[in-house]
Amino acid sequence: MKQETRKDEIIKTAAKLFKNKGYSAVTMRDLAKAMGIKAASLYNHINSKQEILKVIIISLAEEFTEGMKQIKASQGSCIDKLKQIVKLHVEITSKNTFEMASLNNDWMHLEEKLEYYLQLRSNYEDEFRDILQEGIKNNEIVDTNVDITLFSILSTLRSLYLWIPQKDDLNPDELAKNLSDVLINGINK
Amino acid sequence: MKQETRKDEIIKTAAKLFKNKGYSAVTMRDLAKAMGIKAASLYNHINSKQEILKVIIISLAEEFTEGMKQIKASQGSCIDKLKQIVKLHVEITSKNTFEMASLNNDWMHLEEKLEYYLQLRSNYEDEFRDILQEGIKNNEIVDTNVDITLFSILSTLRSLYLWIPQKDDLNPDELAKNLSDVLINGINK
DNA sequence: CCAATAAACTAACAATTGTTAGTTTAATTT
DNA sequence: AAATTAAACTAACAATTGTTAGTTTATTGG
Repeated sequence: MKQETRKDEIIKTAAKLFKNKGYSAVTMRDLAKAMGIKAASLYNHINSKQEILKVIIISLAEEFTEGMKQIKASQGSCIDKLKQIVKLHVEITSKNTFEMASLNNDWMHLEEKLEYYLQLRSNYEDEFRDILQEGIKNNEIVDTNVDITLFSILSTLRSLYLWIPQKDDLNPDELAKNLSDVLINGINK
Repeated sequence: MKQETRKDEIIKTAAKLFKNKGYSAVTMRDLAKAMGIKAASLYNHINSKQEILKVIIISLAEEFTEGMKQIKASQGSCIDKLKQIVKLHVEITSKNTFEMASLNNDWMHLEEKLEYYLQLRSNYEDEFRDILQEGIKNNEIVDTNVDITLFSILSTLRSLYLWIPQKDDLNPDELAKNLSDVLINGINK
């Protein structure tokens, strides 16, 4: 476990502020105040405001990409892979609630890395859709509109960052299990 | 049908810009350029940037509140009420995709009206939860964690604004039906 | 103890922000 | 034709923005 640098602290603090007000509404002076230093001092550690956003978003996006790659390579049924995806989201989100807010809401303010980010996201969605589609082919998953299903599940998973911090008593494994239940089996009795 | 004033046009255009970049990142000069006029001219029609956001968000929030009131007063099973809620979201979102983005992402920049908005939202969630809870009591709905269920359904409904504009061929009634299906019955075969 | 490094500081910059004041132009009403 | 109104304009403001330059202070390794 690498020890945390000052730069890491700044990025973590920035993510916290970004979650509350969004990237654009947070000034370098806000960030400096939250760190207990002056704005100019931030630049001993980071190159620009942009860079902070880039680090937050891209590292998370790559973590999801890597997770999906593992799941795709795994054996097991499609329903099983789906459960793994839910678990992936719950785990990453539990450890990065603030950062997930930026991933969801501030990605459009990426500049040079915007295209790369969109590529990662698009690929992720494609692989997710493939899993659902194979599930339908295998008669594991009911044959409704795939895009609606994908949209619905992804919406829930992407909103986890809003919900997890409210329940700090929460066991990630249990949440993943309950969530998979609701998403896969619905609520009908 | 009241005819559209210049103020309405400005607000509609603002909502469009807010959806793409968020409230804070859109300047009055951006908005003016999109309207084909100079920034100062906007102030012949509106009082402040704040006011634009307030109009967009509060009117929508009140529309949801009114819709929920109707549903609550209606007869029928809880599953039926749930379907009505889905329909309510699909209908409002179809007609207000840009505005829904602000409702979801820019509410924290409300100032005087922030508290009022939070009150409306909190009441809405409470009434939604009540319906789910009664469904469980009546054996209509499976007895899992109510909060997870509420969170999951609401996440999907709140994300509709991202999804609906992509599918402009879309029939709102059909989407509502398909979506109810996925949310209520899940995807398991 | 000295040198080097890390990390803070003050002061300032050029650009951009929301907004106001006062004026001009075009359309509508009297 | 004159008067009123709606809606644009130019010019400017005070505050805030991200960032740079140059300097001081504290900590660490030789």
